[in-house]
Amino acid sequence: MVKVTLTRKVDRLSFSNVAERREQPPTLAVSTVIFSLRDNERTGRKSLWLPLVRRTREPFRGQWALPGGPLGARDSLLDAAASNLRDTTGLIPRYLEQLYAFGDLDRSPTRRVVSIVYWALVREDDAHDRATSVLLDDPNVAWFRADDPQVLAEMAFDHREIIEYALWRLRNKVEYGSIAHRLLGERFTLAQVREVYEAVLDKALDPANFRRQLRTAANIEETDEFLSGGKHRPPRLYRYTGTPTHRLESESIA
Amino acid sequence: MVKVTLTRKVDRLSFSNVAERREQPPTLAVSTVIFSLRDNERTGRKSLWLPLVRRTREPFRGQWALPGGPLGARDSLLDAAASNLRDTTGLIPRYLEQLYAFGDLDRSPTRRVVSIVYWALVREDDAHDRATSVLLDDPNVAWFRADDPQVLAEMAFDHREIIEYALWRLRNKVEYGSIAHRLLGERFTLAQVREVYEAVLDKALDPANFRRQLRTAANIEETDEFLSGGKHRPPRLYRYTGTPTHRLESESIA
DNA sequence: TCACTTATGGTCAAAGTGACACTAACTAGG
DNA sequence: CCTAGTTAGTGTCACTTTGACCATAAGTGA
Repeated sequence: MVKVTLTRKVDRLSFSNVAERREQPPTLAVSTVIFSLRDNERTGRKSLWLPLVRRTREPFRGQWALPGGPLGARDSLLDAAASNLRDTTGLIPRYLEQLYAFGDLDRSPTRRVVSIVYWALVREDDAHDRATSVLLDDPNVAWFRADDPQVLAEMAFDHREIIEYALWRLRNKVEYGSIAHRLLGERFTLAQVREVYEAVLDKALDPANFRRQLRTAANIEETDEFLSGGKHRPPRLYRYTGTPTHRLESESIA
Repeated sequence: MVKVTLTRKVDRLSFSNVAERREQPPTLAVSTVIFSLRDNERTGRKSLWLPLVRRTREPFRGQWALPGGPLGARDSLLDAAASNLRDTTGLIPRYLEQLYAFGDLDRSPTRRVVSIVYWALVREDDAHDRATSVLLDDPNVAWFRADDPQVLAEMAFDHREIIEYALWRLRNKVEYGSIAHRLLGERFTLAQVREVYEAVLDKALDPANFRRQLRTAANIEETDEFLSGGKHRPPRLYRYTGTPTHRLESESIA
């Protein structure tokens, strides 16, 4: 049982004290953690990046936050996440899954907000193509390394914990799952899949052994095509053929 | 892009049509799927049971539903789930984890409700001891087999899907996790742990092999005590020593 | 004491895993 | 055209894990 005894002055809705505003019904918001893959010149390996938006209003004005907004009365949770994402970042992810609902009393200093957080995976080229125009124009949207301690330390609200939880979930999921192809294109090389795993698990994997495992376990089939253009033997392209493990675990966008 | 144009006054008790009520802000509710272990005379094996409450009001009056209720402005999500559970079923679970937020537009025929659903595991003896008095007095609370198609088919709202999703999550979690000891007491025999796995996975497991795996992998240590009273060699009692994998994945009740 | 039941400890073959050597096929630069 | 460099892809080997199953231990009740 939570007993809060605060005596502060007025927030933006002008309640006379915290106890009073706490009687208001909680507000529902939807936010999204979006991951994409990018080169990391520091480690040489690819790593996970995510877009953040700068807050233009109090509280936390000027600080970085997850893209999100209130839940429209006519939107399903998924629709709300998707449309908000499109509006704020220009991104249209092909994969959007519910992460968690955060509802602690003190998440926001001004109001009681319950945030239903989704997480998304976008392909590297999508992130570039579609989001570039938005990004160039808008200094309030930017991409950051998902594990950048500097950025995490300065997040608005409890968004730091949210991101860390999303990373934890991602790591747990990639081990038994089919995350990779959602960060890649329709066709991909096994080396690209390996790069995804390496980025998420943050460690190098043996190419030969990794290939063996993928061929037995994962829902991947080879195509007749090869990727040329490298300075070396052209790798074969593969295609994903799997089915989602559970409906709710892989909602797709129309 | 969602353009909501509100030009109405607010009266939540009398909407003239569906489109109109959809403009109201969504209501937040919290429900819980509670699992416990019980003997199943049909299969001889133990199986999962869960308590349901009969609805006393429309919609779905008379049908069975998950215990739940609106989110109080002063309760965290977890508190709301726990206290509602106590009030409606008399149960105080030692384990409560968030399952999913269900927010489709047509979940309830009357209002737009977003339900944040938790799932709980209670020990067999707790379920008996604490809930017995409530159960005996109240014909509107009863336990059912978690996979009883009869009951599932007649659930109120979308609670059937919720239960099936909870079962799916449970099965996925038990494989790599420490679910068993939460359904059992402080000390337990390896056979009891095996019964939990058998109930969740719904298949028989080799006792010898199961023992070998538990001893290497799981966070279980043996005690000096044995359980006597059976018609056979008394099994050694064990104790759980593990730590939760992630805070949000195993919230404990105060 | 014996028959019965579950506990608990082995064995063995099959399958899976990690380390690593080796060959294949392309590009770049002479 | 030839060679060095790079990644693709195959094969091997020791070791670990897993599933099936047998054997013994230690209680109970008759």
